[in-house]
Amino acid sequence: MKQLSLFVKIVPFCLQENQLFVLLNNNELLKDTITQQIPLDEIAQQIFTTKTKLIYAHAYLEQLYTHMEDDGISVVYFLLLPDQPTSLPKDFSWNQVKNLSVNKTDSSILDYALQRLQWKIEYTNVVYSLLPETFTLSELQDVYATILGEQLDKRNFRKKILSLNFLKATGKKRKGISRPAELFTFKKREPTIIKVFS
Amino acid sequence: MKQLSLFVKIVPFCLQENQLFVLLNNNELLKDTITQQIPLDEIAQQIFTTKTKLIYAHAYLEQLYTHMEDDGISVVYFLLLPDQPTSLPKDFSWNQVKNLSVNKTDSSILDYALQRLQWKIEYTNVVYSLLPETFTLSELQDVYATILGEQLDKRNFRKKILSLNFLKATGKKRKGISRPAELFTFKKREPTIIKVFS
DNA sequence: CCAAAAGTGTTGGGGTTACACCCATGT
DNA sequence: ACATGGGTGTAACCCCAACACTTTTGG
Repeated sequence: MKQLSLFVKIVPFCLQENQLFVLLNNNELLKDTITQQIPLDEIAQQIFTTKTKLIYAHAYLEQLYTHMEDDGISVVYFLLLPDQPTSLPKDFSWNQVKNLSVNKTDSSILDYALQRLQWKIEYTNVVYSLLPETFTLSELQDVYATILGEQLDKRNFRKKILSLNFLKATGKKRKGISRPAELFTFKKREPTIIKVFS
Repeated sequence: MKQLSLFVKIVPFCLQENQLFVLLNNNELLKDTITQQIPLDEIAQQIFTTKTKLIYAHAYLEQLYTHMEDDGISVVYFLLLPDQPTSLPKDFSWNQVKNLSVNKTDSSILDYALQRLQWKIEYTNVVYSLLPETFTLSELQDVYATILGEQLDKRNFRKKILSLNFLKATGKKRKGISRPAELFTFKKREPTIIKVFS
């Protein structure tokens, strides 16, 4: 029989204006063949960097699952990025996850990736990868609300997040149209298991 | 470069006398190459059945993760079985998970598989795959205690389990050395998400 | 002074934990 | 009658959810 091909497929997520976006290549998930015998995480990072020419310091990469597709086996990863870079190679575009029309395989991968992301932010600190260096508690709350797709109570959110003790107040303020907000950073930008919600 | 090989590796768990066992082949995890273009779950099932000649009605199979090994890429599964069959093909043996000496790769796979199993029984009903058709609540409690590696309070365990409403009393009793115990079955032997422990 | 978003406490209910004795059977 | 494991209830506590007003700034 014909030799099976082996791919890594990547679901790159980011947030912009309280909407979840995914990076697509020609309206499909980013995908490339595996050719080197190095850890799969490294292969996934290489493929992303090579194809998109984008470099991030604190992106979060996680393997989702592996499955048989029409043209071979794909090891699927999702990737969390802190912002939408302005310049992208040809054929790449950020797409709002809601109302997305992609092929059936990629669509079910996206559904699952979103579910895993929802689970993940509820018991780890990996949201750090979706946020800039400093941010306000309201911004952080918006990130959670966007990903979970539900409203969150401001007071309860603050109590919970601060009690988990993985944020650090900077003492600086974000000025805006209204009362300035305290700016926070993450104590550590490394994946840590921490029960965020019940 | 040389074409990478593709494997499925399986971690078959079962319980016997309140101890967790794993099935090994020549002191290594069961492993075989992927040759057909069918869903990976089916490949894993086929490999298990072909190699061990064992057939189960309600085994639970779940993909763990995929990683690069020395001789190629392995897609790793764990499998939950209801008992230790008496006759096994040559070179297969059940080994107690505690105090196991296997190679480093398999050892870390086993650690992770156990952790996933611990998580899994806390929010799903998949323990059904480790139990016979009928069982007492004490037996079920022993299964949880064994996998989680901790004692559980009898009254609280019963309240919790019964409130989840996935068991059905049969009305029959298990006779033994002492007072007969009510026998239960699972309403459904299909994976269902249900928060079992906090 | 008005608009806008930041920031802050309390209370009630639900769920979890801790805990000890009686019951049904076999020997 | 005794040994063995089966079976049962309650009280304290903690955590979570619900909820509204004051504060600080810019315009």
